[in-house]
Amino acid sequence: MSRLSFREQVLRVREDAIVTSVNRLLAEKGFDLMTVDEVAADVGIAKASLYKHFPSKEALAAAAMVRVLQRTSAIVDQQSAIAGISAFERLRAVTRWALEQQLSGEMPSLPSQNSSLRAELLGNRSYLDLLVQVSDRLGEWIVQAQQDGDIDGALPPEVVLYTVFARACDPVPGFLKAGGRYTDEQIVDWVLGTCMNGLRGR
Amino acid sequence: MSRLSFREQVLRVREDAIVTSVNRLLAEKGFDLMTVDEVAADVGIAKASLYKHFPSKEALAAAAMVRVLQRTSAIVDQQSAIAGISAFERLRAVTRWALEQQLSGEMPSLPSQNSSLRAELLGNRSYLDLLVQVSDRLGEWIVQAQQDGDIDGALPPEVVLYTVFARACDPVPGFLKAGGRYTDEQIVDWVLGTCMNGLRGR
DNA sequence: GTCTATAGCCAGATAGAC
DNA sequence: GTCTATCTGGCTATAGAC
Repeated sequence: MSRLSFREQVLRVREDAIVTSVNRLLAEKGFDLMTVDEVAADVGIAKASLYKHFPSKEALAAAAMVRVLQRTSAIVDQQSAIAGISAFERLRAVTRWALEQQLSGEMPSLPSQNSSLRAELLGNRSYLDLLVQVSDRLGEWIVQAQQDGDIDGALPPEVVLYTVFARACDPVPGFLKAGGRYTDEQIVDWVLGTCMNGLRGR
Repeated sequence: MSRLSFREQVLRVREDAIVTSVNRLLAEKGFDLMTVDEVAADVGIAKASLYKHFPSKEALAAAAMVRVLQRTSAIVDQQSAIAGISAFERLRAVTRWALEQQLSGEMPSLPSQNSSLRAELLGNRSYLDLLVQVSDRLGEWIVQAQQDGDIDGALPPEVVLYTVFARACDPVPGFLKAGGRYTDEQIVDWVLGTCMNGLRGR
């Protein structure tokens, strides 16, 4: 790890605070309804200062996605390090984490239709590398789980991967939470259960 | 059925064309990225004329949602009329229809966070009545399917209902279709299968 | 009811002093 | 790098002639 000058450390901390705000606002309101003014106000700096750190609203969103993927990658590492559990159980654990993140308002979700946003993400090396890395590692677990008979072997691994990814932006947990009748733990258990059971064959 | 004057018929046809355009654009780009100018251009009339029919962009979206619910209600009727099939099979058929609608670009999806849109929908009697009607009828099937042992009895019916509704805006079919490697029928079968299997107990 | 033209507003982005 | 003040474009909605 390289030494950073004091100035660089301050910069890091500030940008980290910005990404934290963006992350929360993206989870709360989504990309289109989030305004750069709000982000600036939330961080406590002027909008023009924000633009010294990130060149566009899209870049802010991309930074938030990169951080989420970094955290996801860390969770994947963590599950890989646990001995004596099946690939299916590892996959379940990562999916559970994603659902918990979403319920606690820390999972940003972006509209897949926005083209300027797509362009930004497709031009972001860090984002693409992390996405491929996480996808590959989850893909290995999926194939293994199919060999173990825990996931329906007739499903293309791609379908399983997307199904798991989609839990991170599933509207069901949010609706159930809004109803106020169930605990977060119940919600996670039900949604996770229906998801993972659906992947097993019959 | 009441006789309509010629003028009223022309009005109906025009408004129907408007709703058709809105429906397609909502499915394609979502509410925030859809502009009223686009809708007017797509219908082939001036924007000001559009505002003579519908008082706001939100009202346009609400009209599209009302039509979708009317069609859903018709599908529910149709399934109710079929003799000799289980409640679970009826529920599966309606869910399949929703997935097919989505894949063919005819299922509008609205952001649940937009507050002005929420207000419009909550103030729309037709929308609310249809939503309750459809929910109640699906709810009966769900309870029946649980009694039949086809759906896990430990799941609150509300969870099952939301899970089924959520398939109408699931991003997975769109991603698989964008990949271009599978037919629409395969995609529907896989997504429907993982969804319905997930609702069964173990 | 349809059009052209425009008002009014809001949000993303920037200029320029410090 | 931070600020205040401002520019700019695009979008919803409306005025007013026909």
